Amino acid sequence: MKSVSETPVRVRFAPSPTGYPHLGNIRTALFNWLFARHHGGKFILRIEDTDRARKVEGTEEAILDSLRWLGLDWDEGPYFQSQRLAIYRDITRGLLEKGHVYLCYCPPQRLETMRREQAERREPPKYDRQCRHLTEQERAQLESTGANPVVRFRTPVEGETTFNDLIHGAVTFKHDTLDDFILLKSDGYPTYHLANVVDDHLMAVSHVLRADEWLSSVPRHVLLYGALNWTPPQFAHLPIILGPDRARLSKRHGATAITEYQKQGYLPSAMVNFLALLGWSLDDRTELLSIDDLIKHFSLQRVGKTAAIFNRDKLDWMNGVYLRQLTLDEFVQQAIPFLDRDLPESVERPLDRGFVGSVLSLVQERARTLGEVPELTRFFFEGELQYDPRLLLAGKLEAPEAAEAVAAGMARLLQIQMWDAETLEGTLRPLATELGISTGKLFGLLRVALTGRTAAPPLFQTMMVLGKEKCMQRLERAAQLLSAFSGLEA
RNA sequence: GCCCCCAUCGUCUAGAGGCCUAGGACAUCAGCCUUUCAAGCUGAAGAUCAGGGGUUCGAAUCCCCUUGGGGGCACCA
Repeated sequence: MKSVSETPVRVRFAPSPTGYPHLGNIRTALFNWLFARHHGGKFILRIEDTDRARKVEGTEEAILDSLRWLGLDWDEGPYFQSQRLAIYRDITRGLLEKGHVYLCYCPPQRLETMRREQAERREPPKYDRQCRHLTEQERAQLESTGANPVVRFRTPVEGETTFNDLIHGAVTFKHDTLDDFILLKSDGYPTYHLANVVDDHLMAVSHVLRADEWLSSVPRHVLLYGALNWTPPQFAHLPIILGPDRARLSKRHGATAITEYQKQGYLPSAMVNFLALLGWSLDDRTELLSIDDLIKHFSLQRVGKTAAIFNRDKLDWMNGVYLRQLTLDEFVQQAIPFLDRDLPESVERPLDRGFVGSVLSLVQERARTLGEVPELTRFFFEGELQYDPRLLLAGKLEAPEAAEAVAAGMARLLQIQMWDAETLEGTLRPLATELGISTGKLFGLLRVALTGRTAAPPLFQTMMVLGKEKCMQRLERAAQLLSAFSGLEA
């Protein structure tokens, strides 16, 4: 399982705090983490906070929370690029001395105009290199105006750059399709290209696993590595994850922040399993894999090239599978915060753990997310039920007939000593025969009376958990509702 | 507009020239089980492997073109 390569495996997850991490971001983190763990290497966390304007408050914490939630622990970091400005500046100075970069004084307005004109002429938008050939005099002149220059890379005009991507194979870009990109902004902060290359090198990153959208900036990075006389890491560009509309994942897709899934009651284990299968597969049949399985089997060779659409239905199914695999104790543990949060306010807190356990044992195999649990179990906790009385006749019984059945049931139930599922069934099943209605109809009627709905856990177990008192109250209430019906019809 | 990437059931995917009359999973439909709902089991439907040319005795698999989709081309990452 261990890699035999000379250099130790060191990978990083390098998000920017400009938005809340979504499925795609986290899938990238997961693949990096799995790769590191599989090879016994290091997983480094680096926050790329070099854009002061776009920084969004709270996103750094969200990134850490998301990783922690899924158990993607990091071995180093988080490093913050905003704290490493001196490093980028020093390196830029060295590049300047060697003539690999130059100072550019073009004001943003000029660049904008230039790009607009290029668009009109249907030319690719590229910096026209005006400052690349400045004479000493011109430079001094511009310098004296007090303008803060940016630093641009002197991209070779001719030739091409080819690199080998671990997933895509050889990829070639001609240099004349590139322009002189900016390394250092006028505010002294580095751009992604500079900071990324410098840090990956300084942090001895061996493999860069990141989303496909970066593929086209690799030639710039390779050129930079060359200018710095550094050996580039290995690159692997992962397929991106698309929304249901085939567009890139974005805010428009609703629950995009990964923490939303946590709030909706998905388990980290299910999330990890699901995410791992978005772009990676073990074979032609395995769907369910534990974290250990994933670490054991993960390999870049089995990462696909095609963008994947995130399929919520399958996530729901998988989460249900993981929910059912929990012991009852674990399920209770996981579900309680959701009950606390979403059960009606009228339900008294704190919830009785023993009672919650009995309730949850009846819905564990019925829930696909923990978020559904409160709604699934609400009637166990509530006092008087609110429901449409017509549901009582959903079994196609006439109102008088139904009223009679409920009354007979109550009379019978009053007499029994034990209140367990077996006794209840033994009491009520014969009653159906005596009343001359099918068990289905009788049980359906009682189900509505006791739960307020037509779909609920098995009747006798439900009654047992509900307890005799509550059951009798609800039957009484149903009887009243039914008599009101009969009155109407009369 | 230019550059790059990608292309197997609705969706996630298996497939690295003959094992493919293209396999699995989710979703869908039907049956079984059954007091309802789930779960479970069984089965069905669903892909002319984007289209067209090659290469080869043989192509989903290799090459080319077309089409489609995606990404990039910022003092954003």
